[in-house]
Amino acid sequence: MKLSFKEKVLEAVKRIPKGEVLTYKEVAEKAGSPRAWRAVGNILHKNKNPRIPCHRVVRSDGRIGGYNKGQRKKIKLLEKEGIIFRI
DNA sequence: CGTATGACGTGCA
DNA sequence: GTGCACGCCATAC
Repeated sequence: MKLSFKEKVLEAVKRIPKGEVLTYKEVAEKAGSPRAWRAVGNILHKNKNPRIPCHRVVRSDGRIGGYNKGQRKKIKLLEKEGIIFRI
């Protein structure tokens, strides 16, 4: 079963423990292509799987990044986990 | 198959 | 410290 880069990214995000966050670069590296963080954002944006805690993926700049359901929702979710980001 | 897109990252002014 | 522009990879159409 060959997991495409997209599948690997989703799997990596699913592996993120509660209260922990990874950067798009980290996820891309776990997916097997440390230079494909660009595609990671694309995949998550087109991600239709609500089981993926994509809200635990943030930018490397220290910003929160974006979210399908609204950046505001992502901030709230992370805040509930005890993680405060720089808006 | 080729083009355009994307929730980014880094560098420079 | 902030803002702008370029570059990068994979996916979707």
